[in-house]
Amino acid sequence: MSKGTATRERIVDTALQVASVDGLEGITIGRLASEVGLSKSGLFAHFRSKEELQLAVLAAATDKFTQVVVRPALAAPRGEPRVRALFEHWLGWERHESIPGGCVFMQLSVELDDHPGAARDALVEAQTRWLDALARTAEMAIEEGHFRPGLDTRVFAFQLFGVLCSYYHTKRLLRDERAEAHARAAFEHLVGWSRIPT
Amino acid sequence: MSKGTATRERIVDTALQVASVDGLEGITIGRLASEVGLSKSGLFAHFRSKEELQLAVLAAATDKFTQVVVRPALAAPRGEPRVRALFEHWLGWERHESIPGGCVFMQLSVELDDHPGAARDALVEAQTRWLDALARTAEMAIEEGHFRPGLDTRVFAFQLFGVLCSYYHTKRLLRDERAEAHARAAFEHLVGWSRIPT
DNA sequence: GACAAAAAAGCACGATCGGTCGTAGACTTT
DNA sequence: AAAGTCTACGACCGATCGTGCTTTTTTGTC
Repeated sequence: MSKGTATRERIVDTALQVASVDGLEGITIGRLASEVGLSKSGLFAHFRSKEELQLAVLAAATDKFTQVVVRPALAAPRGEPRVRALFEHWLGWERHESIPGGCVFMQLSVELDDHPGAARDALVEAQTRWLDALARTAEMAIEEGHFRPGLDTRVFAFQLFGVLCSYYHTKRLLRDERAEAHARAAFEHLVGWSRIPT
Repeated sequence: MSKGTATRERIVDTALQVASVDGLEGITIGRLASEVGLSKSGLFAHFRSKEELQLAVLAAATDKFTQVVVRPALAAPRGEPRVRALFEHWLGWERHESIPGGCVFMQLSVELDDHPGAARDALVEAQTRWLDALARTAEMAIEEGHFRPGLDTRVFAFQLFGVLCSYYHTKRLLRDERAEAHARAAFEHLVGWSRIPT
């Protein structure tokens, strides 16, 4: 890897940390330059515009999410175990060292929902994929005979996503120590309600 | 009402609209002045600092929330009907004209969760009160014999809050037309699961 | 209509914003 | 050794940020 590529990676990693706390608008060239230890112009030379920097951050975020959440979960057996693995690995993602401000997609979703542009488009695609992955995993659980056939997997994904969102706010804003316990309880209710009735 | 008070109200209302789209940091004195039709200094004279403006916006938001969601819901009978009323009025709040960017508390929660200060403190109090209100309403539903006695009302509030969050993201970011249908389905599941088993 | 008080404007400040220069040292390639 | 490419630098641009201080305009009361 060339030196330039390494520097660019350092910049993007730092920018991702900043974005998880302050959002994409919180990334300013001057601030980032001083944190990375470069001059403004030296840093800026790695990107043709601020928007390109923001897109690089988003790409890095989706990469990291795949690596921290999705790929490890695929190691779990199809069906309910994999649903659980996605949930557990997402909890780990929320406190991952690379994003001190918590799930960067939550931050960016709120920030970009009313701001059309390439960044928003990329985020929408990433989030759509995540919801789709949740629904598809639930479908597999039906195929495996873990979940009941009548289950609406889109609603299931909606509900599970809601548990994650609620956890995010309860923990990060309210600093409620019961957040994780509540999230696990809500998850168990959701899974229990989705199972084959015995 | 004096003219100064009226102007101040106009400023805060406009600032609330801006905040629902761009957050508290999106409120800049210059921008707000041109939107309201004042000079920067003329507008600034109504507040001793930007932080005071932000606190005024937060106070206006909680007032409006009480007026649009909480008070109307109190007209519904205690128990499950009031739970439904809170949910329905919250959906109306999400598309209320005074907040074109959607529920301003979602925006501010994400923005302020890592930024200590008076604004964060005020927001935490408002959100805590909201969660408490949801839990208390569920308790009443138990007392009324609508919900089962063993129900953990804190988890109930956590789950209902999750439905609201999921709806917010699904509708605002993903622009998914099924958002409301999914939210209603998830709500019905939650209520059905909370009822006395028949 | 005079006059004090309130409201708004005018002007200026230091800082920072995203972005564009020209340039210079460090490596590669020839 | 010469030529060319990377990488980063400092200086600078116009615009905007939040916030003072002073002056003008508007408002309400006698």
